[in-house]
Amino acid sequence: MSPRVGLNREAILDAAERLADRDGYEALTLHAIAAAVGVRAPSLYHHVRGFDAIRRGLHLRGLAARADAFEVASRERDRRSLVAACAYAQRRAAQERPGVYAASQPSSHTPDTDDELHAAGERALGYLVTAMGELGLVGDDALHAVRVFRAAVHGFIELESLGAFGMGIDPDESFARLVEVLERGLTAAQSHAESGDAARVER
Amino acid sequence: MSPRVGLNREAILDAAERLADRDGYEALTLHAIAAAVGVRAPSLYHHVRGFDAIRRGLHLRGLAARADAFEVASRERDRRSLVAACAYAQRRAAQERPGVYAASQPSSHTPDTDDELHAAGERALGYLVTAMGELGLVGDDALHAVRVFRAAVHGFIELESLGAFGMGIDPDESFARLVEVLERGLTAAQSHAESGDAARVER
DNA sequence: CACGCTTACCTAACGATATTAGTCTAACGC
DNA sequence: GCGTTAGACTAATATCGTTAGGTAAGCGTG
Repeated sequence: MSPRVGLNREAILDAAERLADRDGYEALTLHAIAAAVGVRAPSLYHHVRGFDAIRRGLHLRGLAARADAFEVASRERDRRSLVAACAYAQRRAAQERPGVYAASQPSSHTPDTDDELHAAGERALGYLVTAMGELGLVGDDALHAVRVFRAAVHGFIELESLGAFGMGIDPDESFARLVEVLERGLTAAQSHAESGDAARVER
Repeated sequence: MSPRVGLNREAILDAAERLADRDGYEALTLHAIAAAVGVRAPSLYHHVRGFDAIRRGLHLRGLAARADAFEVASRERDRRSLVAACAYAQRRAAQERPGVYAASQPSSHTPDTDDELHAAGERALGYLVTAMGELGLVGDDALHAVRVFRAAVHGFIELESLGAFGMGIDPDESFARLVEVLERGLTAAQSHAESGDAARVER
């Protein structure tokens, strides 16, 4: 069955996503991906530059998935604030596709200058900035608030998935409290907008 | 210079900490540690069970360091709330010893049943529960609040260290906002303490 | 229809990784 | 002073990612 298996970059990334979701993004390996698509590891290099390129592909897909989740959450939110809708959407996405979510975070292999990656992240960020606007936050206030949101939601997802929370009390309830803390804490946060400039360029 | 270098477990962990702080916890390697203590990699096995044991040792030290940081922060806090003092203490510890901080988080190699590890984590947790008490949170409310705190503070530290924030606005200011969001958001959080039981056992 | 070229697979091999086995020597206890 | 042994070494294995080189299928062109 050797030659002409009909492989391509998309199929490789699909398999990598499936493996990452099943066995964990950390455990992802070139050999495993190759085996999943019915080929030997070196053959993947005809379609992909290397393991880093696969990681980058998954990173891109993960960012796009988060932006998509924010987009439908912002459109279909019922009653809830945009902030709450986005928070729940991000956690749901992480639960449904843990490997893709893990890949969506930068890591030590991620270069800091990658325009495509940056753009994908920026798209997701846009929905968060809009959500902050609903709370009355604009300019730098909104950008600080987005950082607070990202830190809290990502931190929760990560600690939960690492089993750092232990058992005993309901994590869903904890997350609900986190969302309320964000809403309440961010809403009143105009106190020290000591700078009047509307918005600097970076998130 | 071969035999009798005067090696022991503590010296190995010290070197591992130094390397993790300098090059990143992810980049830590047995060979690097061995070279740092002036020995070949297999020789480390006479003092340590293996790489996992080194990771566990660093994990333990990282948890102890955080508990220590919480302890002095709680004792020396001036004006600030205990919550704010602990938050700033954790971030400072992470900035001063990034490798030790990274090791303090559980990872895929961390077994979920390790009494010593659990006890070390519990000590740090104690200070946070006390801090929540200052905000009027007890029982399950305090435990949920501790999760919110850990998620937000750890999430911020991680995103910042990964360079996920980009430049443009001051991260110190963002962290100050995060602390205020925690204080404000958690203080009013008695709304739905629908359960009256004081405290279940798990964090 | 045949020939050749490109493409996509393969095996072999390399350097790094953690780890195990086996050797050798120096230092400590009697 | 001498034997035992702890503590170092080299050699070797399995699993990583990666590169080089070989082989054959399928397509295009004469």
